[in-house]
Amino acid sequence: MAIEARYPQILTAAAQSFARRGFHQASMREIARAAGLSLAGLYHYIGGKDELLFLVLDRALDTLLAGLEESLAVARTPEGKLLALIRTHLDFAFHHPAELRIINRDHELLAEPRRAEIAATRRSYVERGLAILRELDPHERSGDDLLSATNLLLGMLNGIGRPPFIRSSDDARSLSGTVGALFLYGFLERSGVGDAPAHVLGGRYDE
Amino acid sequence: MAIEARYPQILTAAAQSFARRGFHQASMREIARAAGLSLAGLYHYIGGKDELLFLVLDRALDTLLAGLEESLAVARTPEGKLLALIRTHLDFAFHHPAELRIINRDHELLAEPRRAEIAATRRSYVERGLAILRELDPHERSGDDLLSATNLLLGMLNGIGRPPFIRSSDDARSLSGTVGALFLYGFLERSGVGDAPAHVLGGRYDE
DNA sequence: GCCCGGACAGAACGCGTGTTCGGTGGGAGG
DNA sequence: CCTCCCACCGAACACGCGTTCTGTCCGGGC
Repeated sequence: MAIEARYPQILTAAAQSFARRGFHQASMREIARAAGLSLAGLYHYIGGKDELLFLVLDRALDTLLAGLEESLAVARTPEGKLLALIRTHLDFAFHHPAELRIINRDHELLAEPRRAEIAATRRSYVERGLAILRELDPHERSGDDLLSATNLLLGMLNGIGRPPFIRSSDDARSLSGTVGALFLYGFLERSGVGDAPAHVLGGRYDE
Repeated sequence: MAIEARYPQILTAAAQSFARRGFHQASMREIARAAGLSLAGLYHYIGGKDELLFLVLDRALDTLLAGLEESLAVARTPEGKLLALIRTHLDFAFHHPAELRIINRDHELLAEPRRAEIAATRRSYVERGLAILRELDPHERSGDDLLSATNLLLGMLNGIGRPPFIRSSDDARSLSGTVGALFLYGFLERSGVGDAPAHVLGGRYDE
């Protein structure tokens, strides 16, 4: 085994365990076994369970952000950028389901200095989405409204970006179109709550 | 203390602990203390930690579903029903944030017979949403597509239905309008991926 | 040939956990 | 006044956990 070549398999094994059993229920012994090491051998490479979670999250977010930058680099229109984000996210959901699960569920289990660092990286991902929506926005929405919209979009992606909705790369691609169309129409067309047509959105829903 | 009156405070204490620390990290001792009982005293009322999680989930889902039925009962149009679902969900998110968190994060930690029961209840909630969307759908979408759309909608709601997005009942109300408008426009207007206007959603995003 | 450091492994430690067991007090029924 | 039962508690048990200590092996520099 080449030097340092253990890290990828350790992080992969950890990601699988964390995703399947949850961070606190996953055991170091199980991760060590899956990585082909003894328990003490695992501790030769990492400082502790907390650091292991950090490394998994850090690598996953790096991959996600790198993928986004790459997609964004070739996108020319604001609409293209939005679709690039959606595709990147759904692609990541398909190729790294365990990592996405950990990002969404376990990121706040980290102890404090590391938690803040991951939160910052995570935030930069949201900011990227927010910037795209700002470019796209025909209504000059406030920053708060745009942040809400960004979380609406990311919520959609996380709501659908997991089994059994994505079973293939093609699913990810076609779902990207569906999500992009659905979100974009709503985002571009609506002019605000109060201005929505009454038959669609009266203040009361018992009409 | 009146007979049986301990249950509400036990379930509330458990919900708070589960939500804040996660199911496995929350301890029976902490829950007992928060409920004003000793550890053994807590076990006088419930059979174990697993049952406690089940009771919390069961009560929360009952509340959520009951609220939905109540809102749906006075809604007359399909659009009104959709908005009723959105409002109910966001209202629940505001009034019972701990319970919603547990529903979304910890429902799969249950052991098997109970897990299936909760999953069924949960599914009936999704089915409710799916039925509403079917009524609303102008495109005769397939069941799979409608299920995807339902999860898109619920994903949005869960993406935004948590701090810091909902800080008041009014926030929940106005966000309902925003979400309703955004989703409805997208859902009603788009006719399908392939049919979307090219300037919005070309098959490629590098145009 | 020697040794030295890095890559591991076996076994143990201490701790927190869910759960249980044997009690105890006090109010209701006779 | 006695008894029974129900709500409840203190203390303990067994277990799994993260972590660490003490090695052992082995390939490469001198």
